[in-house]
Amino acid sequence: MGAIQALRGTKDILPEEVSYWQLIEQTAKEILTRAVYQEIRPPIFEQTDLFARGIGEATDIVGKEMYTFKDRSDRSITLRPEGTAGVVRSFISNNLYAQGIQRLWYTGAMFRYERPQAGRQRQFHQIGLELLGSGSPRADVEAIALATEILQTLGLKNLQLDINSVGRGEDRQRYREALVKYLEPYKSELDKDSRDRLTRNPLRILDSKDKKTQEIAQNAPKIIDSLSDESKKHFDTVLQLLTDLGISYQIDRCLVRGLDYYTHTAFEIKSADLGAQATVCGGGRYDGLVAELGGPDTQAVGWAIGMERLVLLLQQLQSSPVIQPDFYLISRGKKAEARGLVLAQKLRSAGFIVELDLSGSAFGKQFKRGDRSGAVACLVLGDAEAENQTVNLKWLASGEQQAIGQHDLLGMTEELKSKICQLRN
RNA sequence: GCGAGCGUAGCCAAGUGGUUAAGGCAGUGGAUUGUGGUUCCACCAUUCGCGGGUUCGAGUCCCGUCGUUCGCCCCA
Repeated sequence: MGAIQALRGTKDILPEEVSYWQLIEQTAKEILTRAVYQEIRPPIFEQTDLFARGIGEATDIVGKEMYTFKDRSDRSITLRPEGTAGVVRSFISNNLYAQGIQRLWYTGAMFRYERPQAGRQRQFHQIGLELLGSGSPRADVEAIALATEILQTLGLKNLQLDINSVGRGEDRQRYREALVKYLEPYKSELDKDSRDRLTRNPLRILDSKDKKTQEIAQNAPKIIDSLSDESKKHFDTVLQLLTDLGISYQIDRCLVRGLDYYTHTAFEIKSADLGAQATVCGGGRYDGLVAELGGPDTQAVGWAIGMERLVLLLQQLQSSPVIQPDFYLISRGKKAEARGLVLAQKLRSAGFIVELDLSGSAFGKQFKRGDRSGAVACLVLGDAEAENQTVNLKWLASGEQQAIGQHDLLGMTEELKSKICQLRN
């Protein structure tokens, strides 16, 4: 058959699932707005070079996961694999730095060519936050606190905040040398991927899940020892402020994130209720990125939350809210059906949720559907009602019904609302 | 990119090489041509993701392909 399937790693988010997405978006927006963050919407594709320079040529994302193609004018274009680079580019392009500290958030689709798995797709979605223009540890903590608040407000449990400091560029360089020097003699004992990383991206070896490599990494020099006093102080202050806020954390000396731009603070929030892809939120400080991309020296922090993973967790927690109408409008006969449509529209304008039965089938069938719809009451319009301008209002729970003038019904909205509200509880 | 499992209706599924592809939920129509929540009846897969092969015979075995799940890798 010729039916077209959705591409691998993409999926349709159907109405039942959309309600979770809306809940997340709404919650995040409220919380971020209270902290005076504003939404920004950069394009979904950019020059390939932006990501290559921003994320780092040596990273897996740039090396093998980007959706890159030539457009009709032979420009190299890439679908954004993450949100930060685009926001930073926009920050520079629009001279936003001239207006002081920028508190920004975004949401939307990201694209990475990876093998799909639970909580991982090729088109996936993030909500992200970027706080540009402050190097204060309070900025790090504000960002982390907001992520935590969003996740908590959504009711998530079993979360853990892992945090580490990867220092500044110079610290990292120094550490990188020390690490390579330590690992070099063990080269033959490392797993294959780690051997490859030794020259390309040695810090990531610390993350390896290979048992032997982990053993070796155990005694490797720690990044903390390569940190400058200033970096150490920054990290200690961040930890202190987290404690002041009552946010618990776990220091993870091996936490090294896969994007090159991180400096100082790096953190991840993981859930125990997901599979292998357990990180719900990841982020950190990126003091060098704005300058790297051609902007003025600007210190910044940010994070991104994975929407799909959050939806997965929310689905474990609560069933999807279903829209239940206040009124289910039943009509039969040409005149009544026409009148019913008008009445439904008027009731909706008055703030009621009204489902209109379009079937034209027998009253009995329409009532059955009305009952299943979860409506509080049915409104019945037949030939008789159409003739004398009334409507039959039947409360489904009690079965009692009364004939009301169509005009009168619209005049008693407050009364109806409070009755519906009362019957719902 | 690598390894393993899975793929029967909108959903949950039975089916283990023998010909009419169980059953349940949902849906539609009727019993009930103006009154629901129970019940009863009928309808709802010329076909088992797709393509090819083995066989007298394939949903069942083989190969390929697509999708999916779990893990590696990576990350949100």
